Amino acid sequence: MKAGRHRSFDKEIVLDKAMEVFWCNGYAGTSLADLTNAMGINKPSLYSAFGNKEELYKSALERYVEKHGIIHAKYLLSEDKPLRDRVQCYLTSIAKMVTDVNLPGGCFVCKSTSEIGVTSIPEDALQAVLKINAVTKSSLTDFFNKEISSKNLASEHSAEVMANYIISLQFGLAVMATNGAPFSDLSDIIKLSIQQFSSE
Amino acid sequence: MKAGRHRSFDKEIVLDKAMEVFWCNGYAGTSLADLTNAMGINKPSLYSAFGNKEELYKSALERYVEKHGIIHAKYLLSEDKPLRDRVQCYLTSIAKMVTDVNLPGGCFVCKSTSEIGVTSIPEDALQAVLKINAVTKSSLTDFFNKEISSKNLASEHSAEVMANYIISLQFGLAVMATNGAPFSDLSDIIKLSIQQFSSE
DNA sequence: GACGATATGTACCCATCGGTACACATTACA
DNA sequence: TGTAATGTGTACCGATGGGTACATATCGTC
Repeated sequence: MKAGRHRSFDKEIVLDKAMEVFWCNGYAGTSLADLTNAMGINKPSLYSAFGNKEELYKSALERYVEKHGIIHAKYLLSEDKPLRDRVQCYLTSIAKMVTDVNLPGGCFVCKSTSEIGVTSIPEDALQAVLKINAVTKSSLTDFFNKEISSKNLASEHSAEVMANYIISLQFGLAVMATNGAPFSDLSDIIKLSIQQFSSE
Repeated sequence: MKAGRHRSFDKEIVLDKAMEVFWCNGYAGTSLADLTNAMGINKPSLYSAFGNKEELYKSALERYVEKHGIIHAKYLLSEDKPLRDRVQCYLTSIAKMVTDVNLPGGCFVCKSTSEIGVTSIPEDALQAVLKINAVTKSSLTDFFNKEISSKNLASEHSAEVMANYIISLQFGLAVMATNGAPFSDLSDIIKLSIQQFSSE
């Protein structure tokens, strides 16, 4: 145990609160008062635990990817199903998340991406968002390359194009959810979207 | 001519400047100083001409729809082409706009939609965004209903679902552009997206 | 040219912004 | 039981937020 007074809050729990606030309000729309209120701590505690607003934002983004981003990938990898079904399950999982009434609604990464170009946002925070999207794209590209190798996908379109297509679908679903579209709407959109994928 | 001193600026020109600033930075990320700098006028002039920040934002949204939103619809209506080609031209026109280097990048309405739920944004501004998206949806729904009646589109999916699909594609393309995707990427995505539409 | 009407520019209002100094509380360890 | 180390709470900092009062400048009209 370290010397000195112990932290009176759980760092992960209050980080989750900060994540929700940034998810709701974006970087520019979130004040330190919003954060400290939601997190239940004072500013000096916030600064000693998380650095500053920008560092906290980046930590919140990381936490979001871990908690609400990575979890969908498993649906792509269930090997007993045809590719189309797997993609449908993957997108449906995302659709459920972005319309979950227990969450802020929409996708934190998508909202953050929409804030790219906002001059008041620090450069490092923008780079963090770009990085997340780049990782998503390369992961999906790798995935589709493997599917092409396994003859699960006709290679008339490159894996990279397929990856871009899926990412833009994810963004589209997220913005639709932010606009108030219910899960059933997103589900219908997904059914239309996946017809490119041969059914077996 | 009205009595009193004349306005020393063109209201439409400075509104275009304001539109670009809001388009870049969003509502929360835009300050009055950003606006007056870009518009080249002082705050009292801004307030007397446009009301306040919120009213100016709503005016900028309207101007955007007129100037960069409505223009794409004509591609859907060129009667000498099959539906799939028309949809492709429609989406391609949007893709060109959201990647146009002479514009702020992405789509103002999409970015505004991403700001729905941000607590610092006035209610009226949110309603204006919701309204724009609702109008887009009903226009596209009407369009697809007519196409179904004209036997240009198999009615296995309802016109409303098709409209939602197109809107989510638009949003997806816009966010991809904001993330830095070039026009060629968007063009590839569009080619994949329109395969639902029978080619004649 | 005097007058009412409108626009402009400066200078200011209070609230909030992100961030911090500092006194105080709590801990592990000697 | 000191003491060094760490966390907490209050109270504050300068800068900036949206918005406006007011004096001045410019107009059409009589």
